[in-house]
Amino acid sequence: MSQQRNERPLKPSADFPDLPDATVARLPEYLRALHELSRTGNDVVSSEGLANAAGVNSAKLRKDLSYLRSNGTRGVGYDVAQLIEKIEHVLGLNQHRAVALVGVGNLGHALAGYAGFGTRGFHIAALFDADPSRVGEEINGLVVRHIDELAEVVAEEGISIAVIATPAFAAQPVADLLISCGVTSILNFAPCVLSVPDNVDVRKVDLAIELQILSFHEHRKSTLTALPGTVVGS
Amino acid sequence: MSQQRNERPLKPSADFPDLPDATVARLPEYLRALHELSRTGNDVVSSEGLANAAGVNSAKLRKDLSYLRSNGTRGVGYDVAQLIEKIEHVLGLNQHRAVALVGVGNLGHALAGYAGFGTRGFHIAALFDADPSRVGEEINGLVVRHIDELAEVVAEEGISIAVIATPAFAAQPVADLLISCGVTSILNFAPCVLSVPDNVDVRKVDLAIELQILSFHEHRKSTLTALPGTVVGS
DNA sequence: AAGCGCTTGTGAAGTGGTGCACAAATCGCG
DNA sequence: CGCGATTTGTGCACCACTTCACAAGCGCTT
Repeated sequence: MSQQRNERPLKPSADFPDLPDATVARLPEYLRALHELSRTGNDVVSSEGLANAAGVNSAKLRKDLSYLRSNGTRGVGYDVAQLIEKIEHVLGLNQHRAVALVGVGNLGHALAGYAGFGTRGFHIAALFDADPSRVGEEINGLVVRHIDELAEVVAEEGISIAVIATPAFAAQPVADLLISCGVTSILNFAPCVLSVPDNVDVRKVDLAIELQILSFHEHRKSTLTALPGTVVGS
Repeated sequence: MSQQRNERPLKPSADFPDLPDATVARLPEYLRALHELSRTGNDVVSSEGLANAAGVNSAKLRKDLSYLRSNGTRGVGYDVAQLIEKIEHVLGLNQHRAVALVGVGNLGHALAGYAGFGTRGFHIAALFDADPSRVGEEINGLVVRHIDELAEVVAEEGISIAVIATPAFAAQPVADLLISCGVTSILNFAPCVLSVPDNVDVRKVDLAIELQILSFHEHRKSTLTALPGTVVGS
């Protein structure tokens, strides 16, 4: 997953069996696939069918679902609506979660305008920037506020998840500020490592890194396919 | 990783020892950290120092570098410039790779304007969209072209990596088109699974999924911390 | 009511990655 | 020139996740 690890020495509870990280990372993909199946009129789906739609192996899917005390029917499959309900519950998506977005530059602008959030359990509740020239701008019905107002707004809106879309140099101070305001989950788009307390979860998305990983495979493919083809020189 | 897997039953070569996927995924982070160290005047760095800068364990770092036939000096550390050189070589970043971007909506717009690519081994070489009303628009010195011109441009510019930033419904046909034009690596921002031949690598970035994973941990934290605190009722 | 075909749920084996812990190597200094 | 401080490179044990393979369970049909 992408990528920064967190220790979780917490005990499982009845509601939240101790899911493997790898499983948690796949549940959202299952959820997306299920919504699509539901939209196209499927009431029931087999592990094979859902696995294909989600791009994974069916045994893996079944094992993942088994952690949720899954209730598929042998010989039949899984009830789509029921499974959606269950995964949304486990992911905590029942309440639409309010998210703060810090940094309304190029990328932040796009994220603020991204329609996909609302349909998938989130809404951007507030936009912040440190640059006074950007404060006051309205994006998608939301006004950009100065970062000094962050504490106030976060408390007001009950925000616990934030997205950092600032330049790298600003990311750590912004993270510190967010955490001091009670934010405990951060999605970081800035190309840098954040250091945070143990109780805060960070996920990182770095576009250049994704491309560089592809570049590796690309490079690899081109040198390898070149080799067996032609025998050069002595 | 995020996340779509590819089989690679290819043989290692002298130049490209068979790196574990996990290692490949970390090399770019090391590279970023190294550049920062270099910028701040460090000529040499210990595994401990670099590991901190990259947010990983030092043993893991050393093992990763050992796959590159690393040449650190015991008692001293690694030569920063030399290590940068080596990682860039392994990742195939020596030649600036040309990347095509398809879908100039909200997100595509932001990606096209993202300055970080150039400094990290890539340049966006062409923009495409299917919507005629967007064709001709100039973004960051590049003109948006109609997707019908894709084959031509890809051949011309020698493009092998593409970014898909279209709506979900368009992603699969666009991927098919790209692949038919010879593209062999795709970074997919559309929330859907792409099916591609074995020789094509796909990486997926889904913003909503990242948030949903955070939501899980958030949900988990809130229910767990609630439990031990107060003893309720009988 | 019994048999058949299908699909789930899961034990168990296999795979890949992590991190410890230490020997080997290098440098600087007396 | 030898010794101690330092840091790399790696064998090994461990852990998490994946995959296989199959028994158990369900519904349909006869």
